[in-house]
Amino acid sequence: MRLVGRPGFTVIESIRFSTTTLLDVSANNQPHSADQARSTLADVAKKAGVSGSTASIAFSGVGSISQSTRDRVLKAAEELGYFGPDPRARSLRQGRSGIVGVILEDRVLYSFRDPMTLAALDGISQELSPGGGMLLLTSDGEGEPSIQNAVFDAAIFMGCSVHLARSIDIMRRRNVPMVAIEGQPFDGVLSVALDNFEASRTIAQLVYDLGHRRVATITLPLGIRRELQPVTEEVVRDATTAVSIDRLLGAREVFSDLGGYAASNSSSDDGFDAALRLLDVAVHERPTAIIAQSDLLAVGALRAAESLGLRVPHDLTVVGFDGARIEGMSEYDLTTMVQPATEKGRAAGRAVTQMLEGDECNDVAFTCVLHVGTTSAPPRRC
Amino acid sequence: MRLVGRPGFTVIESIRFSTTTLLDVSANNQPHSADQARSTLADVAKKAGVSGSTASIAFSGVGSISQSTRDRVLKAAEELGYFGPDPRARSLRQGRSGIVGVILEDRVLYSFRDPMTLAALDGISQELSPGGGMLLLTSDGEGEPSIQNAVFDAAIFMGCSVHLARSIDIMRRRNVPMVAIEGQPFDGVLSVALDNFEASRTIAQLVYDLGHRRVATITLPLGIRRELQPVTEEVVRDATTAVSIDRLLGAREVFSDLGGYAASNSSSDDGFDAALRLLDVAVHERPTAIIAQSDLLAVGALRAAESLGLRVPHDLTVVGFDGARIEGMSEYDLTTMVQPATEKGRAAGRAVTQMLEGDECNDVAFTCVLHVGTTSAPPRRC
DNA sequence: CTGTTAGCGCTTTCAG
DNA sequence: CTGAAAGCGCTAACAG
Repeated sequence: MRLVGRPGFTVIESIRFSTTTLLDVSANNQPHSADQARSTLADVAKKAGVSGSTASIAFSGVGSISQSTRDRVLKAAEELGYFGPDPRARSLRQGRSGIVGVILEDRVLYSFRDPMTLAALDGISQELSPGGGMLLLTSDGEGEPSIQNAVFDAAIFMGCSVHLARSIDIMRRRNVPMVAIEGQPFDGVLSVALDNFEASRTIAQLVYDLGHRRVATITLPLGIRRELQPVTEEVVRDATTAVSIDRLLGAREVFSDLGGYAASNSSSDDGFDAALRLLDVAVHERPTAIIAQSDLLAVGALRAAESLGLRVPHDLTVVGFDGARIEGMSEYDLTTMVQPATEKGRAAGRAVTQMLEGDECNDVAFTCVLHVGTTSAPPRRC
Repeated sequence: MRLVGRPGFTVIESIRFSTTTLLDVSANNQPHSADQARSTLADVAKKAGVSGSTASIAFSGVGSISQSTRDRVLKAAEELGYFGPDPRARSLRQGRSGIVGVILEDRVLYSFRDPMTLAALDGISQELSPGGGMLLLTSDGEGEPSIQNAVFDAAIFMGCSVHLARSIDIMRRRNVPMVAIEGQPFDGVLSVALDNFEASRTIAQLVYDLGHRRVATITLPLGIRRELQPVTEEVVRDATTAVSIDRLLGAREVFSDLGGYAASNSSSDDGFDAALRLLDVAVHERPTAIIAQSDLLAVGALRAAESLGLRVPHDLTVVGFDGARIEGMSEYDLTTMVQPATEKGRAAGRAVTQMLEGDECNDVAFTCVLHVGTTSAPPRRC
């Protein structure tokens, strides 16, 4: 589906915002100005004629208080326009904010486009305590300080690589529980792992057993430079993304010198571009099978094959990784390794919750399951 | 693409976590226990032989300090294993946490499945100040307390309906800047709007002008009960979702008694289900056109048409809404209203940033652009 | 059941 | 350039 044209936009005059309202807001930004608008629990207590601690109890419900006193406090609060304790102060006092930091490897943009990441995020959110929220942070190298300054009680890394070492060190010293989903092993970071290496070997073995010998791969981004590039030994050596490396090395257990292209991202468009490079060559050089490191990449490869007039699996075998449900792929049933993406997130969410409660936690490892679809077949005899 | 089997999982013994480490963590959970591990800025200052304020400057960089003093402080910190100020304390003192709360209407799960929501989230994240994060919160009716207790400086509502009135009230009193993307108008909440009503009328008019008179709609969820249901007047009356209502009423400007089904979510599967109900009837009762309130729903309708052997646009016209790029739709070029989803997010992000800086802000309104594709045509003569 | 007392850990005037 | 003092707003012991 192609779309044309860019929608325009218009700024309209606000009819609901009085200037006064806006000035109030800005006045609030002058730190420590005499701000009459905001009243504190102490004010409420005074007005209700009780002590601060009693007023606190009236709101938090922790501890016992007579109905009449509570009513008096609540009434005073109402009159002062006070609506409950300031979360910032509470979090300092209690040493708890209720926030779990989720550190994304990529720009939010890319993470959101990856169905596996989304599934994991969904899993995490399912397991967080009801009042808790997920604070999305990115670790774009530059982002370290944001990790160090952000308010959260526990951290979940969506894949964590070496450049996070310092942040991890700091978190560890602060006794902040940490969980990494498919990250490199790190001391003090609980690991939620996937058998990327094994699974990749399994599916490569399937391709091998079908009889393919001229095989190429399309990998997930391998390093910091997210651009379409050939998988050279240099690139492999400098790679930082554990997942991509594991999947590559797993496949190389079967095809020892497996090469191909590293995609700039896990999207079908990037898979398309990479596949074109692999397929748009002389017939006798063209691979008879493509091992893609994600289903999105595989879908791109399928499209590229179509565009070159190649039929799958007759002329080309394509296998993926993930087991993503991809809209519009109804004509193909992709051969792939199905991973429990949501479960990974749930396990991570459960782990941080438990660790915050002081319980002990063990590492968790998930395994993928091979799904043989209709995109894989023996190579055609030439 | 169908997938079979559920991957298994295994719990393995941790080899990297010593029991000691885990006990440290749990020890930390006993509030106010003598926790020697965590040292404070005051400790560092004492050790370095400087005052707390000087130590603070050494870390924050605000204010002037001699190189030698700074080094001394940093060295002391290093020795104590102190790695920078506690964000919680800082946020209390400064009255700023750097966090922007994003309140999702739905479970995180559903929000993540909707491309328009994701685009908006991406837009927001682009505009937040570098160190800032997005705190994802859900407002599942029950979730009000979480909004009230969470730590954030500004709030962005992804559509906000009446049941948030109380939370909004509280935020307003706390002088927390608020922005609503496509929400109902609320006093003190800056609005980032989309011309849902107008746009919907526009595309309905297109359908009318093509000659269609037997037309049905598939709406986004209309109320709290997210289930496939006929669009009855009762349902419309009780509807809470502004976007769905606006789009429905816009279309009804053209087809005054437009009916159909309310989907349980914006997904192609839900669109499929709804479309089947509409299409799997006697020929003379079958609508000649379907107006879907989202592209995902429209895609489902296309699939349903296919499954019934109807050809689009020959036997059925399908129009959508959003202008989503949907993977695998290459065979169709959907007629739809293209909305600037990422821009909406950016506008919201920019607005909160400005408001936090004390600047004045106006409401913003975006407009959709009609894209005429290949899924719309005059009805076939019977 | 309620009040008193002490901070949570940090930053920010304001003097020196 | 550095130090002393004063809280940010709240909660949790511990007495009464």
